[in-house]
Amino acid sequence: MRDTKETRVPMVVIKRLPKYYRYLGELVERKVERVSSQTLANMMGISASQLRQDLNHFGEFGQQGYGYRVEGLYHEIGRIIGLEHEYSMIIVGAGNLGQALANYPNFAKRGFLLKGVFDINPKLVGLRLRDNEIMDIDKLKPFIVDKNIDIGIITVPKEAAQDVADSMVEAGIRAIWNYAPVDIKVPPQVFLENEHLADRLMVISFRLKALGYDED
Amino acid sequence: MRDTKETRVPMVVIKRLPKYYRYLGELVERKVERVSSQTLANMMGISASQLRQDLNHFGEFGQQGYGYRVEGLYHEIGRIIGLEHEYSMIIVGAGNLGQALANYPNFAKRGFLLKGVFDINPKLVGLRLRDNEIMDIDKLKPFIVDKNIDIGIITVPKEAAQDVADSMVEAGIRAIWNYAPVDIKVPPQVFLENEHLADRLMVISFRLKALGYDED
DNA sequence: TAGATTGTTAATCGATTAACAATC
DNA sequence: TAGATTGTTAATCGATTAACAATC
Repeated sequence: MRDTKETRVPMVVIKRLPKYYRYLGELVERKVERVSSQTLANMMGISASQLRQDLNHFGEFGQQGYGYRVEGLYHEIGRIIGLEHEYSMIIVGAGNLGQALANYPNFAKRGFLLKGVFDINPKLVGLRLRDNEIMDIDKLKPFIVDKNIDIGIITVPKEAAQDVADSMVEAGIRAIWNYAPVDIKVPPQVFLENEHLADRLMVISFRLKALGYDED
Repeated sequence: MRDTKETRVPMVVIKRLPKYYRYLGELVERKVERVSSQTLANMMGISASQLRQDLNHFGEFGQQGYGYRVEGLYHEIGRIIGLEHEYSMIIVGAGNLGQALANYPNFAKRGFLLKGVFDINPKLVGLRLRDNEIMDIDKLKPFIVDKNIDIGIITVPKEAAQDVADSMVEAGIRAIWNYAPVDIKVPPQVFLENEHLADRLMVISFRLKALGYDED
């Protein structure tokens, strides 16, 4: 029962965890008490087999003949994702996108706390952004070290992205979420997520003009 | 030569096309003339086999013993993605994220033209956002019909997202890019991309606390 | 020509689906 | 108890990697 094996979880499974969490959260809100793999999988547009196979990477959460207790499974998935931790974040680049992310309410709700915002532009330095004053980029490295920042979000132009990433890495950041439209390079111990917004539009473009393609 | 087969291209291949385009664009800028599958694959962190296999879905672009002409391949990939077309877009939801996307410069550069921005908040309606005046949401459907809008971006709160999507679909939109943190439902002829920002952070969370995992 | 590198077929690996005994 | 549904093993499907003949 709930043995938490978790050895070698494929990335493709990890990426589905937030989706499970989202749908279970919806059921919790609707005060649904139990759900079968079949029902939940139908809601999500996946197969019941896949759902049970996925959960199987982490332990046994259900009950034969009954299904899963919604509330219980919701919290288990949250725990597996690591949402009982709090993580500290910074944003480098206080342009439109940086400001939008700084004001995005769903991050704090999940325990991702914004601790600072940085920019190179002296006109922006000193301005307030919600709870944060925009700081000069030369304060970046000591800030990461002092405050023990976990996650760095990069929203600077692509020319500056690699330098910013390098500073973050030198200061000991643990993960980087990059919005600049280049693939930055980081050492293997730093976890990197690239968010290339224009790439998504290009997939849409391909599909809009496409003659033959597979479903997602 | 350049036969453009393109029958049943797997989604996983389509998603790699923008990355090829990005790296080839970089080589074009650096005035590199030729590149082998081996060299390009190394730059991108994939295998040469995969690169050649991917290109093979679309035709023959290289030359034995020589490799690929950078400029030519760059334009071929652009053509495959569909970047010679122009697409018209609208944004619904003029909050922080909607404004940031409206001001994002890389979209227009690739032929994705923002034609209008909508919001339900009367305080925002009438304000200018770059070249666009924010319109009332009740103008949404006729606007899509009249201007023949291809792509709708949703940046409204999650409670409103499905309604907005329904209106877009009724007006005949072809693709939806959803930033609200719910999975909206659309009929199969409408192409849907969900961008759940918090989901990415949860993957980071899992990885930060994870004991064992696979590489991406 | 000889060397390099493609396009493509075959082999391997991994992920999804099917099936079913175990059991609540 | 009988019916439902899990956890898990086996079968299938699809994607990646390896290998190599074709050829520039």
